[in-house]
Amino acid sequence: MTGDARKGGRARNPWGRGERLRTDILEAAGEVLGELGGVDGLTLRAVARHVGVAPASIYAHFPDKSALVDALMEHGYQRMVDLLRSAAQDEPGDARARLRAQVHAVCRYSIGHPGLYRLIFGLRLRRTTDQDPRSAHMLVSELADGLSACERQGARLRLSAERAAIMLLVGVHGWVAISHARSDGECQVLEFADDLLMLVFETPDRETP
Amino acid sequence: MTGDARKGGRARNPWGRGERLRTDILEAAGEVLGELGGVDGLTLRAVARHVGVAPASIYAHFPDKSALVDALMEHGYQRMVDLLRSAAQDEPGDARARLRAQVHAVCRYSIGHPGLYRLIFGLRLRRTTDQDPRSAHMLVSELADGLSACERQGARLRLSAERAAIMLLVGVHGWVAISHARSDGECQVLEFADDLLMLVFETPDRETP
DNA sequence: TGTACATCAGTGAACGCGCGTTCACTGATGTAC
DNA sequence: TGTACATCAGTGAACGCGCGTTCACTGATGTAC
Repeated sequence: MTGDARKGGRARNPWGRGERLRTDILEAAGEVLGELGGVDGLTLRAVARHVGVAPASIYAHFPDKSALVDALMEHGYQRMVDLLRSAAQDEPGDARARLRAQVHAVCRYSIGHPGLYRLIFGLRLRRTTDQDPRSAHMLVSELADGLSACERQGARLRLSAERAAIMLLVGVHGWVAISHARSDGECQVLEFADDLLMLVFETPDRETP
Repeated sequence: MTGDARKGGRARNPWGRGERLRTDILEAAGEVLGELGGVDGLTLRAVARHVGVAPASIYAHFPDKSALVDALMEHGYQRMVDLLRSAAQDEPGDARARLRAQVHAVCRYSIGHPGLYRLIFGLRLRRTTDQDPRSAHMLVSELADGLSACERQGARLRLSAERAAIMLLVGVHGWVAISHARSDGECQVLEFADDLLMLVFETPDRETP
């Protein structure tokens, strides 16, 4: 069923309203991307099928495939920025509540628009379960052991060992995810990791000031 | 030059040593993946070109493409777990130094083996600069503003506003990156975000205990 | 030692497929006179 | 009002390409007798 043409095709836009198809294509591309691993799997033909239009019709609105992907990316970023701004306006008084609303907006965006989110953050989907030996779970428990050892040596954590382990792994991963896309950023990963380590503990490490 | 066959091809393995090609293929696949956006762009023909072998030769060692990708993923995870364990052994006494060595090992892995890292963490490469309107920079400054506002209202941060903003964005992104791959995890994103918010401040928010 | 045969590592050409893209077109709706 | 023409939204068939995969094969190295 996935990626099928919509039932009954679609009505042609009225005279002078041809631009509507552009929006339809962008939305369809976002949806198709949501059911897909990543952009590399996105095809113009699948998008056209989803809209209910001939593949050639896309070329009236986008010069080629990469232009469509570019437009989609800009669309995704703009929506996210808009979301952040409107989240800030919902909580005019309390700065901390405002910040929390913004962070939650990012979360909700990632859930509600998986295709766009993954596109702008360069993410590829791969389904796993915790039983899958190819899941991050084994890495989490590896780090959680290390954190528990710290606790036994007297260090105090601000979260449970398991949650702190997830925080470390996930934070570093997020950093790498973003810095991989930049030419200069890779050397800062270790600094970021140290910041993150500092955060999960109550007090800074004496030996790594 | 990228993805070209190696100069002069490659010598055939001696009798009884055919298994060597399997390793060569896995290594080549990892390297090809490092120069690529993601697995969807990986082709058996590119891997074969990189090894210096005919595409058909791959089928003596892997039944099909997905089996090669599976093997590559298992290879990647195993190397990462090994790395975590050996990092732990380097620092037998101090638990906190041991933990730090492990976290740094993850960082170094991501830098040294970008292809495998991105494969196992479901990451896709997209090059950007900070000037690119399609970069995460605008999101960072959006959040940094919110954090500065908190400081002006008397809240104390454990990092600078900008570093804290990156931490928030990147941490949430990391969590989403991992939970997107799981069927159940998405609802926990908000909890994780609250944990992260708590961490960047000196004291917990009174209104969100 | 020679020789017939088995086993091995790897090849080259071909297949069918879905892709991005092009191009001449169709039929409906508006506009000039 | 009628009619010729321009403009519009969108189509269908075709192209060349690189892909995953198959299959009969080649030539070197080992082994049985």
